[in-house]
Amino acid sequence: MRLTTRGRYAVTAMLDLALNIEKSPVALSEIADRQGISQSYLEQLFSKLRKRGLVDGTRGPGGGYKLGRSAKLISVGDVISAVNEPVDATQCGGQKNCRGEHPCLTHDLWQELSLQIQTFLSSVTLQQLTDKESKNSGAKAPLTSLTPIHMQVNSAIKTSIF
Amino acid sequence: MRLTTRGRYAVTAMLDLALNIEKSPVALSEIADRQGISQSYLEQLFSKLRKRGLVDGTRGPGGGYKLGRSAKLISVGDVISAVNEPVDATQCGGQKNCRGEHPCLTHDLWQELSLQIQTFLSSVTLQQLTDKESKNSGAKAPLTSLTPIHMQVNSAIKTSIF
DNA sequence: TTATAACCAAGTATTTTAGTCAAGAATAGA
DNA sequence: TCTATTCTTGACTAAAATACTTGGTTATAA
Repeated sequence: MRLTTRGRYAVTAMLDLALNIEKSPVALSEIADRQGISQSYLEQLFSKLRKRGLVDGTRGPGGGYKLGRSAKLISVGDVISAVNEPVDATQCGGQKNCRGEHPCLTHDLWQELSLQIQTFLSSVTLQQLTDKESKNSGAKAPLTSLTPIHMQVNSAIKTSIF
Repeated sequence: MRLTTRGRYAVTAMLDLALNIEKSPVALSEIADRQGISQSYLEQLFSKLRKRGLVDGTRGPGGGYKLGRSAKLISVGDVISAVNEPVDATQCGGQKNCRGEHPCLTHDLWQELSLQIQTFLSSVTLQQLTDKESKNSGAKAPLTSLTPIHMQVNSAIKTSIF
């Protein structure tokens, strides 16, 4: 699981799509304009998103992109992993040249952590993010207002997993 | 919050340090050897880790690095953010050129998500990872055996936050 | 038929990553 | 004191990923 500005672009664009669901399909030029991302770069990202079935494109005038399935069923993890090449993680493939004591062990630990991050990102959907927005749009409360709850639950994870 | 192989190197090296706590300080050459990372590259990473107080270095023969504080008090988030440059995230700094409808909104949503990831990574300590190892070292159970529990808790987050 | 917009492929500039090289400073042990 | 060891620092380079450009082609609504 890699996490760079590339993934941010993809998630941002998908959120833009989810927020403009009523006027779908949405043209890439609009997204590029709104989010300040190069259109051709977006095209490349959307090519990968399309191959994963995360978006559907319709050509011609009035065409554009819409979500491939309900925002409820698209996770942030889906989007991020769609635009990133898979990474191999360990340099020793299986468990070949591990003569030392803790070499491959640390790799396993990293892999475990990586899996946890992946699981976490797969548990957050686009719908949840946009819902949170509409909840706060009336009130002036910051988006981060729910964070304390999150931290509570997170510490629950902490004690129950380890 | 960025997550690349650079962060993996740093976390891996810190785990190596935590696992070899009994023979500390540990020389960089050993870590480089065990983990298959260039020593000079590790030197650069450890320079940043040292500036954050995550490691202490002692020179001379028999010298090396040891954890700057208890493994209980060092989170994966600490390590990863130490070796990465902070990223600005939005292209419109404050909220200047946001004339469209949902432009900065998506940025806020991303920032919120980013915060959640950060919080998650800050809730996992080196100690927890190494503890998990020693628990499983006797039995042949894979490290991922606890994942289902994690997923359960994660879905608990899902329903309670959103 | 024409304008629109998805699709596609190749190439380029920039940035980041990963690594090398070379030197210096502290220190344990001979 | 001398020496080997190891951290510490800086500059420089190669490779990879990222972000973007250019120039097309296809499909389709009007």
